[in-house]
Amino acid sequence: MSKPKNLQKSNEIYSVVARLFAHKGYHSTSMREIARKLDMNQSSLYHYFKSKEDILFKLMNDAMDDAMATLEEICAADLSPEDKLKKVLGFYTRYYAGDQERLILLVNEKSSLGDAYRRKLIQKERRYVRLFKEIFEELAGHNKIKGIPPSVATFAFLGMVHYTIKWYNKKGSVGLDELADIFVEMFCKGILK
Amino acid sequence: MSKPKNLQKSNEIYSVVARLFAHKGYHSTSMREIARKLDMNQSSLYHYFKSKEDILFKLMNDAMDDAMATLEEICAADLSPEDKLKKVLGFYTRYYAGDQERLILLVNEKSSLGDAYRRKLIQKERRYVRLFKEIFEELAGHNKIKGIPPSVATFAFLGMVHYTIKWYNKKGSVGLDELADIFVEMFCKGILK
DNA sequence: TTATTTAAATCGAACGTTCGTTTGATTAAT
DNA sequence: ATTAATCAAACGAACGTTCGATTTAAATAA
Repeated sequence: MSKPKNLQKSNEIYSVVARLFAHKGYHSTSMREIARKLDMNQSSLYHYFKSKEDILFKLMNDAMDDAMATLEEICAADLSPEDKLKKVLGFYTRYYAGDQERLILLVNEKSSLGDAYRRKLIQKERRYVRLFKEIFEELAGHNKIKGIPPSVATFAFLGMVHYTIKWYNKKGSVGLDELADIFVEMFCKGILK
Repeated sequence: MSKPKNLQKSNEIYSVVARLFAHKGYHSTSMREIARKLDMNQSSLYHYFKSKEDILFKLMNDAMDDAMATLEEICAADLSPEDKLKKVLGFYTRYYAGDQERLILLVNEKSSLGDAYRRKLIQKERRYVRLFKEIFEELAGHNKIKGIPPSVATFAFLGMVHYTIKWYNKKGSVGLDELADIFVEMFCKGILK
């Protein structure tokens, strides 16, 4: 574990582990199984990563950073609060429902992390929530929202979206864009005046 | 593990284990810790339960049965589909947000169960979903619903409610009945014509 | 180009710990 | 006398991780 140069292998490990963690869960996936799936000795894995927990953290952290980048971009744009809301909701839905194998970890495995790691993610998550909340508060300021506390609206939406991991299937009768449209429409009608 | 007669102790174990599983997660709670919390030898636990997994299953199974009883009662009543929907949504919200320590297991630990146990729960869950879906389909039949697939509406609501486990606090600024009202109102406005 | 050095990559084997569970016996209650 | 309840001790398996050594590849010097 000095400094791995083989980025290709490193990424391969990432993606194989993500799939295993997503399908079997973190605790039910052993380092031995990971190594077997990658055709390498289990001790070799430690050339690329500090620990099993470290892999999980990096996977989750990257997924959050990726989402955050787009969300902040949308919020920084010069748009009406309604348009911002619709763009943010639509993106977030497509992001979660469209990349389930990575994002299922954020939904299922937060409690698998030790305190130190988990705290970092929770902090990042708060920035998500604040970002959503600010949009709802802006709408409330313009008197365009029903009497719903912004944080309740935020968490209601996050719940709707995160749960897609458990049931939604891209290849089913409802396409990804269609789902995003439904969620955006349903939610806006539900909270806007 | 013949047949425990001490029901009081049995129930005490149930509730202590539920709290531990809820707060620390199934895999991170050892039988040793459970025994310590109950002031008994860890081997004595097996006088009351077949296995650790068996405890988790029973806790989850009971929670589902309790909800199902009320849901079916509401659905059997002679009500308009709109009233049924509102009653069901309201009850389900209060149930989840009101008894978090028990229900958090249903949200977090489904993947901790082995295949045999998990299949039983999934089967039961399907009855939940069918029940919700039937209400939405009845509404669609009366042409009272927007062009939203009943299953999407169902899962959207389940997501909203299940997620309350992660953020809602009964003792916060939003009361339990208030939350249920908000969810019912928000959701009905979102999907009804 | 070759030879030599340096560091990355892989490996088999084992360590130390924790886990859920079992065994076999003893005590308490009916 | 029978059965429920509790206990201390240990079993066997699985786990994440470390160790020491070897092989492979890249960088540098001859």
